[in-house]
Amino acid sequence: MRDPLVISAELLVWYDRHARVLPWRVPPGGTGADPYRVWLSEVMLQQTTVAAVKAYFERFTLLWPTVQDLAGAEDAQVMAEWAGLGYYARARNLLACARAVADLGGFPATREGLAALPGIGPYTSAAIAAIAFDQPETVVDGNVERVAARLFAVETPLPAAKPELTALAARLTPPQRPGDHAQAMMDLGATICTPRSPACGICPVMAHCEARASGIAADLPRKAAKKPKPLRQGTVWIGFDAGRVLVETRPDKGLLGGTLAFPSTGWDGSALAAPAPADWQEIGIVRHVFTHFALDLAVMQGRLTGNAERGTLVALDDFRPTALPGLMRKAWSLARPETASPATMRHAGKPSTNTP
DNA sequence: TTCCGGAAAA
DNA sequence: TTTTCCGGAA
Repeated sequence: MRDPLVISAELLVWYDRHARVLPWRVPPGGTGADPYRVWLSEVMLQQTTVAAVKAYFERFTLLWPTVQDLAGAEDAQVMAEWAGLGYYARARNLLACARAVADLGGFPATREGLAALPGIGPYTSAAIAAIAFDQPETVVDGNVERVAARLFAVETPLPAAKPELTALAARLTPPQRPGDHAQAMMDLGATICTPRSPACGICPVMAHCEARASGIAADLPRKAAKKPKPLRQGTVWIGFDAGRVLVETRPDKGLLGGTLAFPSTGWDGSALAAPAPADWQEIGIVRHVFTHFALDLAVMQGRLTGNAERGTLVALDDFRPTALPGLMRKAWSLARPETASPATMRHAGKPSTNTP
């Protein structure tokens, strides 16, 4: 690396003109970014695109303008508002973190202090420290890894290359405007130094890029071979009873932890029984892909003929499919509440209420 | 269909 | 250190 300060200076000149305008951002050169908004946006942006986050960010900040407001929210409402964003452990950690920050009287202003909070790891702690508190921390996300791998032609495959890329990115971090530098690196990666077909011709630091000089920019960063995903199967039951539908809240730990769901089997063929007696009929199969496996889920629909052993019946008028994670929304899209077998098919004398 | 992307638990 | 956690875009 010839002169890191020249590279960062040229990057900041570009950022001053081309910074993305985002709801949680202060313009280039600005100060006073709200740590709450920076934190909330960064947690939402973990493993999630800017486009997907925008609407959720607006909704959360409308409902809960301050971290104290969020700390006082009901768990179920936060989970319902997060539904559809994925990686639901983030939502549970978000609430735990808000309550910890409220107890502390505000956000810690250092990377170390921030990293001690739930859901805040190396990336998010550095990002909040740099962007909200102007600390000279190095922020390394997927964009920064890619930019550094190309600028310095790092051939080591990820994730083994991570420490090397972090060290190179640290040398690039300037003592002045570290927050803008971090956001400039990420904007460069998101808009120009993209994973496929990078726009090297308009890159503000192309003169310094070793990968471009060797013609291998689009091939970096290299990645370790990924292992194939197994296909698993399971069954989900959507039960109706007198204008109500049977749902449950999944256990906090594990897949889709803490989300609203229809009762289902485990995902490895574990032979769990139906949650209630009913005239179950298969109405289709939905396929859903998780990080490390794909799932074919058989969807059963039926009208209850007895008490449910799992779940709670909620009125269809109060049932909001948007509170479901993607997998359960797919299953729900197959259901036909109005054509579920009519009440006249039910056993006479069976109670229509039940308590789990 | 493949690729992309942070934190926590194991 | 490896594995477990989703949904959107290319």
